[in-house]
Amino acid sequence: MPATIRDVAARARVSVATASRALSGRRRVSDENLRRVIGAAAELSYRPNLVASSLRRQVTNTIGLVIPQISNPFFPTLVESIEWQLQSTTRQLLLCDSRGDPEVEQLRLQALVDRQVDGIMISPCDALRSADAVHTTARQVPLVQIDRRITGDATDWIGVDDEVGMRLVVEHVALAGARTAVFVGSVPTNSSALLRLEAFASESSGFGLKTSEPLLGDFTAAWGIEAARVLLAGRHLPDAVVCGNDLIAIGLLRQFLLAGVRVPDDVLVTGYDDITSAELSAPSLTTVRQPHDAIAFEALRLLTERFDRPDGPYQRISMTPELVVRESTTHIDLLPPNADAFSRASRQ
Amino acid sequence: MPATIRDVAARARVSVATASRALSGRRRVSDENLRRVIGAAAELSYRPNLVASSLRRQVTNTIGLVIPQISNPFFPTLVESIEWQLQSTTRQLLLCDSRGDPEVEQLRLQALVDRQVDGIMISPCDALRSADAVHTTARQVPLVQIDRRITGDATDWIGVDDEVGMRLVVEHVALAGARTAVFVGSVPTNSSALLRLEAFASESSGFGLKTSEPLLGDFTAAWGIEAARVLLAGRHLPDAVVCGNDLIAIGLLRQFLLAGVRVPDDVLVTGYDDITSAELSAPSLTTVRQPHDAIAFEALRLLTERFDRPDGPYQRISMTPELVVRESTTHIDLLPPNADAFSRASRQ
DNA sequence: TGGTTTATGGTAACCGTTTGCCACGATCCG
DNA sequence: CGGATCGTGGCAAACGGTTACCATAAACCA
Repeated sequence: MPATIRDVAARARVSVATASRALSGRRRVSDENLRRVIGAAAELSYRPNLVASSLRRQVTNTIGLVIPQISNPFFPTLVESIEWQLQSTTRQLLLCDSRGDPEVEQLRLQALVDRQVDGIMISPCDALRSADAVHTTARQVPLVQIDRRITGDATDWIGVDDEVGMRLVVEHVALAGARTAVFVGSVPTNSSALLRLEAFASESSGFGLKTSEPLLGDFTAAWGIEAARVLLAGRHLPDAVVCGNDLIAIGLLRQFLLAGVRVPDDVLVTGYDDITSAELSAPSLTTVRQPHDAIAFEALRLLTERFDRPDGPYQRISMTPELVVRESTTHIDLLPPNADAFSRASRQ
Repeated sequence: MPATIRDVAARARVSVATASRALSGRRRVSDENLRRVIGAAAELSYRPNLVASSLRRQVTNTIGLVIPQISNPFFPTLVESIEWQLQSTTRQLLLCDSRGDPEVEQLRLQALVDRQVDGIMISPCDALRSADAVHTTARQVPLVQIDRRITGDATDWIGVDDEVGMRLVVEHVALAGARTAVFVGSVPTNSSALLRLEAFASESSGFGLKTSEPLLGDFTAAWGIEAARVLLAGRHLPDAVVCGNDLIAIGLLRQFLLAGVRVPDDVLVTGYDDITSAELSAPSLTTVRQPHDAIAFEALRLLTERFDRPDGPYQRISMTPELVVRESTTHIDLLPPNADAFSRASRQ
């Protein structure tokens, strides 16, 4: 049986109160008693029971994180940043994957509240159908939305400014000479999908790009492949294909390559998120980088602020994303020397 | 203030014991009282405080998961499976990322024990340097190693049989006509790295492949790129490059493509794990598939068994992995028709 | 009919910490 | 020197459920 604080107190010949104070440092104890308690704790390999502590202090040092799908490569890097942020505050992460299902999401939120988590970070899977659960939860525990968000403005949010991101992309392909462009994205059930779709529409008209009907599926490479087939079946390709995220773009690139369509020579392709494999695709992918570390940092800051001021005004923080230009929108002669062989090969 | 069970009991005009029994179902109560308690709980929107329950019952319904790096794409799919398994048992997942550092790992294990998790799943980051912490932890709480494991045999383990996996790979490239092969893997500080390296050595001699000194770095695409440069700088390429995981292989493919080396015509390349992007690389990657779902299922089963029999004999379960043959080891003329354009392009 | 078993309700201890409150002695101050 | 202040220690009440144990009444049995 592990030692309890009573055992420590007994061995140190002090009361449990003194032992508790000595160990937690929440009130001074005499040097003599401090020494004895520390010593006793060490001798017994005492480890405080965090569940008991949580119950009494009404603080669990636990944060819940709800994301739509951990296997979407955008999220692992985000999770990594968040987890790292948290551990520096001795908090731990309860991870929930909603599988893109608002009902699962709701259950998970409830479970987190029941567990008395100190705060919740969520990337809601559906802009509308997640709304009720998010609101209900936010009323019970500090909550910050990350990246995706529900429509309406009733909670803190941290993410990137998709409008700016899309403007960077559209401006870039316009400057690269594109006159026509098509958007391949996800059906706008979540905020990322919606905002990027809308931003593409407004920005492309702003930069004088002709667009055709966007192709909307989901945020997967499989949909990118599918979309490429649709585009290839059409009369002629647009100058640029702007994708709603990197997975779609990568699927698309893959299918274009198989079909002999040359990127960027025949068509420019862009992604969004800058997941790890964006750099590794062939050709490498021009995309918009989301600053995970900064997002994680700010998310925790927002949450912490809300601990202190539960009823303070809601904040929305949009970070400015960064355009990462790679081969999928760059003329081959701009590539570094060791790319020569590649360019020859892929140009045939 | 949320309602407590006392509030429910008062409203239902029964004792807290009866309320508790009615709600938990751990002992029968009369129909009348059951009805009243359920009603009162509903009226008050009562939700039991799980922390209090955990303290009393000495069960937290929480499982800790420690992995080396969530941004290594092998792990998210595994985490997804595990999380899904757990939620069906109303348990939740505390996720810890050791960042490949045994000292961080040790701290995380301790933190999980302090939190009184019911069990721990871990993929230890270092075969040797993780050993002490894993052993110490396993003595305190049910623990199962997943995928990677420490040397020695003192805990349950579930993973794939790397020897079989590597045999499938080596056999496959040998049958595809390779006479020489080189292994590009990770410095064998963790068990996966070690077992695959050893298995490659023994299997390739078994199948009569000539091998040269393995190239060892880490399990990243960056190392794959680096390794490709090393290989390209050498006199001539081997017939096959067998990689320790998919990330390495993808980096390697990328660099080969840039350098004009044709895969599979000039050299065969294989990966290991079958991460999502293995299918999307160009060319798509022949690799060894790990059955995440089955691993997650068995991991939970092992843990559950150990709850019941804390001192039962240790089990090691090796699942047989599956070879997934794709373009990186397949002659072009075996590709489907729509790949024609691609093959022309990439062959120059 | 008396004794035993069964069903169900309540009381209060318990899980392991933390902390409000009081006590007591030492120090300080006018 | 008496009273206020400060520093430190301990008692015991929380935190919110769960459950061992006992009580009571009904059912059952010989």
